[in-house]
Amino acid sequence: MSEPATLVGCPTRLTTTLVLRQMWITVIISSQAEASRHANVSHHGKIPCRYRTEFSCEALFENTQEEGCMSTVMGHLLSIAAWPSHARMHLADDEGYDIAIDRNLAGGDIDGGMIQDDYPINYFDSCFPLAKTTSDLEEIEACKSSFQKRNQQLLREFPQARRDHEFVGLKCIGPSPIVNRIVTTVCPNGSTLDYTTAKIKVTGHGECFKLPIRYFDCEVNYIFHRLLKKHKLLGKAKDQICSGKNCFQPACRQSQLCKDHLLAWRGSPMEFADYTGLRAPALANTWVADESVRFVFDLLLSTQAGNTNGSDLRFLDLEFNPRTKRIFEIGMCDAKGDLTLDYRTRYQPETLAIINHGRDTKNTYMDHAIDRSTKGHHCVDSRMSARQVADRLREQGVSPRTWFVTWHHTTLNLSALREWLESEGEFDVLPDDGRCLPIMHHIRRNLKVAPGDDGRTVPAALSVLFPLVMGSQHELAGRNHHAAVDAHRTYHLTEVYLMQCRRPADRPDGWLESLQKPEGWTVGQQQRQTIKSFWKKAGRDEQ
DNA sequence: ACCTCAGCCAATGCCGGTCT
DNA sequence: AGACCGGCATTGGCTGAGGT
Repeated sequence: MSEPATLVGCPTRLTTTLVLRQMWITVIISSQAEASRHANVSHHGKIPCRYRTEFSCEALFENTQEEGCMSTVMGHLLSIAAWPSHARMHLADDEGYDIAIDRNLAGGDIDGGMIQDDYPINYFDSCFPLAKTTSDLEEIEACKSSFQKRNQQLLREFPQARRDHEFVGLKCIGPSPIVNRIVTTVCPNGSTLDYTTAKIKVTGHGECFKLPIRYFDCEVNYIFHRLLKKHKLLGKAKDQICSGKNCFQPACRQSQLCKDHLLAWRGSPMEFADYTGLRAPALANTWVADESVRFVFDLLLSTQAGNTNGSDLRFLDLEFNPRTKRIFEIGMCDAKGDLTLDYRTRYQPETLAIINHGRDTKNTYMDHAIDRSTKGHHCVDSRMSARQVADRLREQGVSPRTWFVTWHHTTLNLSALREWLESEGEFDVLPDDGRCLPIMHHIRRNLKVAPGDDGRTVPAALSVLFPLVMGSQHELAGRNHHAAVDAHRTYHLTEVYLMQCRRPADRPDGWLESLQKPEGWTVGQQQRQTIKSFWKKAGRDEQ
């Protein structure tokens, strides 16, 4: 019989023969010396961690003492998914009590640590309005203290959470991103994660409480690191001097700029000009559409041909606060691109009071910002109540049978509008979410299929994609965050999508050029189209 | 008869992009 | 800021081919 060298470390299959059963029993009850002899053969003279198979732990030891494994696991070499489970095994065995760990981190079904009460998703936000993550250098300390206040409030309300998580003993994995499953910078303070050092994460409609993988300071530094990387501001040398003009101050943190220049930096807007080289590859292929999109295409063509009721299809966009679902502006157009709705909203005081209940100034900042932005638009009527909007929709024939297309990743636009109308007593005006097609992802999928030479693809942001496809001289290019304009641009891109799905031979000559140029626009006309023609078609003059 | 390995698939988690 | 989605990488389970 050969030496069962692989059985100790990798007992994956138990033989059914009596002989091998006896051999296994022999191995299991064998002395430590025998185990060491096996390890010497298979693991370069060292003993593998006994949880090697379960948690892919690659740690090796000189003897069977596993204290060293703890420090290896805590923040150095294992994958994020593996190390908490691994630590759990060690702690549970060594300390003799059962420990519950965040299911997300543990990667398995662990019953503890879960709070089953069914709370609505916004419940925690309304209870703990102070807890905001920030990348603002001046607000990091305030941010930390708001995390702690929020944790305390949560623990008072859910003592169960304290019992489940408090003594887990997990270590922070440090401020740097994980690279190839390896933590590249150890936490400078070696902090332990608990409810005084880390922000409790509440997920799944308040069903689950989790501990994050970084403590406060490392979390903030990690967010900051990601922002620097995103804006290409990461410094190369550790002790870099600010790269600002005539500035010799030391660079702040890991950036290229000193603190003053960082605070003054206002970001670089995403320019569609950066992507002009990707236009040709993006439009070179024939795009594909799934069943839901093809249905909308058929409806669009049928409505344009007059074979279907004109109210069967609408393109919708809102300016609204997704946190409160308060709507500030509604834009809608039909299958021929004619504007059918372009209103700012007027809420009943009772509805507004419900929305604003329990919200402080900081929490309503978003509302003020959107309100200020939409005030600059010239809508058909300055303000319309839910009743007036509902009446106008009914007059136009919009009903629960109407289909909607939005430039979004969910059906949130339609549901927010429907909920506002219903909250003010207007029922059976709009359909349920099943009749809404968020078309952005469908188009993005087609863009991803055709990367440029440098591997990049066109972003699906309306502010980039629209001028790229329709031309920067188009009357609607560059006019972002106006509901009526965005609804109309969604209509245009849906038309482009429809044509792109046809074989090149089946597309009319000059189809794209005709979409790019408004009626009456000539090739020789060099001046940029103004928004005036758009409002003129919409039935009013620009103000 | 068993082990190792590669390939496939589903589940999971991180990350970037997008919306308001 | 926060929610959500898709892309991508990783992981684990399963299966079959090939080697011992």
